[in-house]
Amino acid sequence: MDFKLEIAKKISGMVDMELEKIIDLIEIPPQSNMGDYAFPCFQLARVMRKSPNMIAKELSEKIDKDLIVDKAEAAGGYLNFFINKSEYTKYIINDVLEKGSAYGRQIGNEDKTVLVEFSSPNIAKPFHVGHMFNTVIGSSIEKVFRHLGYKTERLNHIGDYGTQFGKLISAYKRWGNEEAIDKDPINELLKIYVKFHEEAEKDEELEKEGRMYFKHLEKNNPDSVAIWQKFKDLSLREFKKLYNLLNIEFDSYAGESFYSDKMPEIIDMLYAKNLLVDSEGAKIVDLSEFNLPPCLVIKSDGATIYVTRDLAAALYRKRAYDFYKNVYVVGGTQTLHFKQVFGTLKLMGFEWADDCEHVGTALIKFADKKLSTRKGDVIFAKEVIDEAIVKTTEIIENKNPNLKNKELVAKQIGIGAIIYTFLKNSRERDVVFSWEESLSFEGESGPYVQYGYVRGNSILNKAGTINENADLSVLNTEDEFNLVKLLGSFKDALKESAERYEPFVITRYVTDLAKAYNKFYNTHHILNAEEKVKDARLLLTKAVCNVFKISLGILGMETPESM
RNA sequence: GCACCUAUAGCUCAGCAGGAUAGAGCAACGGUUUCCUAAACCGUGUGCCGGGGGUUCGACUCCCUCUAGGUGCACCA
Repeated sequence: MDFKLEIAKKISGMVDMELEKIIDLIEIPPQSNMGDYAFPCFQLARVMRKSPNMIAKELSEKIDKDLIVDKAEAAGGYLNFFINKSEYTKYIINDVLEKGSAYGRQIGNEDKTVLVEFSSPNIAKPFHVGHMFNTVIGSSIEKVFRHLGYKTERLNHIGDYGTQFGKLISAYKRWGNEEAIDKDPINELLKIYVKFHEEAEKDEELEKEGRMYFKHLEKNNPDSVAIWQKFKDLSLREFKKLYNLLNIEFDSYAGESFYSDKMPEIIDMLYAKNLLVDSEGAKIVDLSEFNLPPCLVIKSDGATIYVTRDLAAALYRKRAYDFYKNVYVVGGTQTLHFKQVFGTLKLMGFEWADDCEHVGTALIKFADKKLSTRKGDVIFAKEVIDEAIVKTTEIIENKNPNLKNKELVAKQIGIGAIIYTFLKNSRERDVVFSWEESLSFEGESGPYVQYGYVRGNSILNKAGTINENADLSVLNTEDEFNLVKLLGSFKDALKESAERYEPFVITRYVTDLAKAYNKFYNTHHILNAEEKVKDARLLLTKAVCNVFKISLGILGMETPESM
């Protein structure tokens, strides 16, 4: 039973307005003492030629008390509904417990596939905090859609193609040290890559050599391909260590090189549709009808460019997955690039271009130069994770030295703290990285939310078996009802998070849940309450823990058993 | 030069398909532990919502303009 819908039906029986429209208008009052749902009458005022206050007043008199609504009051043009708390409480808690881990799932999405491209690091380059930010956001977006019941595919569009790899092969042949590379592949490869650039300034031959090796690569020269493949394997091995720490998996690592042999077809199609225009020796697609600058598809030397690969990749994905949505979680600096790619696809006649979505992520910046220059001018993801775990371990030693599984819990909390910081605010707002902020353990933070779960979990464990048939009507305090309302609004949070591709909606939601549960916990006894109340509060706690687990899971955070 | 984004409390940020007194956390100060983990809870204060116009019964929210900051603008990805 959907209480909002039932209320909308009541209203629609009294006024001349579409049910859909009414549902749309119904809102939740800013203060709980004003009611649980509110219907603004301002729009009706025009057609009914009466003041909103009058309309609200008249409507309120026609609403009778029943199982849904306790009473309806008019207040300043709003018709405020106070729902039947006891019925609502029963309905929500039972719903959460019945659905279990599937609570919040939408039906009807089973056959729709949502592709989410995220992370996409370049091989042989360090994985820094910026990559981690994008990875954590992309992963959470995918989990939101998965929880809503969509089929999803996690795509890691690895950067493994381009002249840079010719240069790297050249550098490897000159200065590559097997042992060092095996020990610390990415840093060692980066080192010889940097050396290549230094040497190239003195010796022009090097640049030529680099381009030559890239040509070899393109022509599938076995020697060059083998070296490139080695770089790729080593890099992926390192990346996967991080993904493991973050509990993130991918369904595909098909990167740029994978699409290189799929470019000729897209180029042929562009020619066939007369979309390619000569401009300064290059081939471009005119996008003036979308008010966009032209899109360069083929360079003046005849070579392709990353736009070409993205076009080929999009078509490939449509054929391979027949996606419902094709989501690119990529830095916001590439907004124009994606507009051009989607615009070009549209001109090619692919209507599904409208199903492609660029979801921009913010830049991670550094305010404190000292910190950013630690190891060059980046901070590695691994450093941040290690630092967080160390800090958590210290706190555990300090607060709970007898804790079991300290190492595991330190990892769950430390990594959770970082993820929380990354998913706390809107994804497009630039982040000035600070250790203090990332490793925040107080107030609205990862550990705060996990602590809320741990408290509930601990109580459930102590209770042992709980009475599944407890009478929930004894839950009649305000603190309890606030929790119930939050449980009920989980679906709204999920929906909004998906519509906006914004994990922070879930972060805020679960933080509110933690606040409400902590307050409830502090104010009322659970195990020490009288039998009937205890049973009901245990069921409430169980439902809350279930939603904690689902929400934190969507964010990519773990739920420690204790902390 | 053109395009897009951002501007809300001392700091970091929510709120913006227009609506009821603009909200959190941090920081500051004060309080809570014979009681299920105090990584918790409670209380106190703060705002020309960047400036100026306009639309509207009503604007932090929509439109125009100015200012400040950021990003992008063809042969890197």
